[in-house]
Amino acid sequence: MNGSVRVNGRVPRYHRIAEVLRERIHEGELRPGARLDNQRRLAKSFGVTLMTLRQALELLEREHLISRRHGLGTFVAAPSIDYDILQLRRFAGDLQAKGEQVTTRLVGTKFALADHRVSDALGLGPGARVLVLERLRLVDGHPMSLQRSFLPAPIGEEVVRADLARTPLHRALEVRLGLVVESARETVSAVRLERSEARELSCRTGAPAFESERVSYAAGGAPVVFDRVFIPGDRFRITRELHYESLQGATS
Amino acid sequence: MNGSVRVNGRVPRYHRIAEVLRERIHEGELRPGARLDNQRRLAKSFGVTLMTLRQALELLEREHLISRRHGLGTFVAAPSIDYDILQLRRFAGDLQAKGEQVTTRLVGTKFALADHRVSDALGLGPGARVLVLERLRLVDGHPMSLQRSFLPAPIGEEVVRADLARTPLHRALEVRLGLVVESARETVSAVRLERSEARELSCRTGAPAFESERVSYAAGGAPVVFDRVFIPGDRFRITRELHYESLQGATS
DNA sequence: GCGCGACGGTGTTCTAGAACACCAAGGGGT
DNA sequence: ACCCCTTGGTGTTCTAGAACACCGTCGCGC
Repeated sequence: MNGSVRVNGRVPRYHRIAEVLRERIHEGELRPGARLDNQRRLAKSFGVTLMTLRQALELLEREHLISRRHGLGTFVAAPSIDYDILQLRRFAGDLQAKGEQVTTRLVGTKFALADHRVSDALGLGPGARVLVLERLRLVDGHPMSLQRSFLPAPIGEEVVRADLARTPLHRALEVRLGLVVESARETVSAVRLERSEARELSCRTGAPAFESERVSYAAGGAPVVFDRVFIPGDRFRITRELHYESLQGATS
Repeated sequence: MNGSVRVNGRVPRYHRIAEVLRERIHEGELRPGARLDNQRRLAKSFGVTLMTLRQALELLEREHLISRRHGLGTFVAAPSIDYDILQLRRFAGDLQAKGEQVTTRLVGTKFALADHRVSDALGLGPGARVLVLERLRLVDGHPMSLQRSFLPAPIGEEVVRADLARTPLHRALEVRLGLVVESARETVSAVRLERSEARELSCRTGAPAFESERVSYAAGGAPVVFDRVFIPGDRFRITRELHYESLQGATS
């Protein structure tokens, strides 16, 4: 979430200020709906100019942590809520461009220790070993999305024997292990690209992007793979073609 | 797209500057990938301070029209490309919250003249009459999305006889006209809320939001309804549950 | 031939202050 | 009772300039 890793170690003042305010909000010192002190006083209390303070607020507003209202004040935003969208399928990572050449490049495969998010999602203990697959989707040779897939080590060891540069992952899972993905859970959010992802996607560090995190489950309900996909927000608009073979509880 | 309608008619300098640059880009005077003049010179040429110019660039960067690179320059971004996402279904407007109460409020129905986008989408002549349905989706009583549906007048006149406050639109279409939506095309983008939408959704004017525009087609391929849905970007994250009854050409 | 450090160009952060725009509420006039 | 308009508080826009950080490249030294 922090986004900008500085090479020089020097963090702009307004980032630090934003960090402090962020903490006050998360710690509950400032409750949702509460009004912050006014900008001039805040600026003075941080020993900084109004303009500088405003840059900090700008950051927080973009993160939807606060909401500024001309003539009224600055307020802590309502907490985030997750909403389900009915009947949505494969959002990211599985893209098809109109008429253009879509290719997948296997950037790398390695075994590593799972971080919290990954091991939670896969139902593994903390620090479990996982196979990490990094793939780049290219459209017309231009990078379009970066997909990192994490598989539990036992599954990974079998899968990695396949020629993953040529074989789609789901195919390798099916052929080698008889695993068919039956359901999945995905979370889509907007993030800023870190240095490493930005480099792969040839974007600026900190560029806005969609991040899709997906856990896929096999028939028995066992988690098979955790995917994290980044799609730079620039130069992309999303259009979709929908076909309703059977439209169930539609509220439209 | 302009976003902020000023009551006072006074438009901030940096908005005007952004507008000028926007035009230069759209007119092709500045081609994608081209480097803009440097900030100091641009500022001078607009007779404005560096800080002010930067605010204009900030706007353009958020619109993904330009890309600033520290130490390198400011560049015109690559043109937007539409990408299809395979197998995606009902994104917006058809939402389901975990455990919370989802209700729909019919805000209003009226006949009006279609704007360009609407008449194009529905394959009508310019300035054709359409029925406009405005509905608000509420979660736990809090507004979550605003949906405006546009139907060609002939269809609208039939549909409007139903008790739309209680009957889902797709139901009215099926019962009264035998129309079943078979396919649709949807475009999702990020926009800033205009005054009217913001008011309905009780957000700030200019707040960031998803905008989903969808054309739905009946079995014969005739366009039936054009939907435009706004979902404020704040306090929402999207999670999805997927079930693959038959997974076809998956590239994963 | 190769590495590395200085340099020029470019974006970024920050100051100190002034003037303006927006909003809610209170006070006065009708 | 009602409406308007003034007033105080708050966010917003803008100035003029200084110092800093990042990037590619060129040239020096090995």
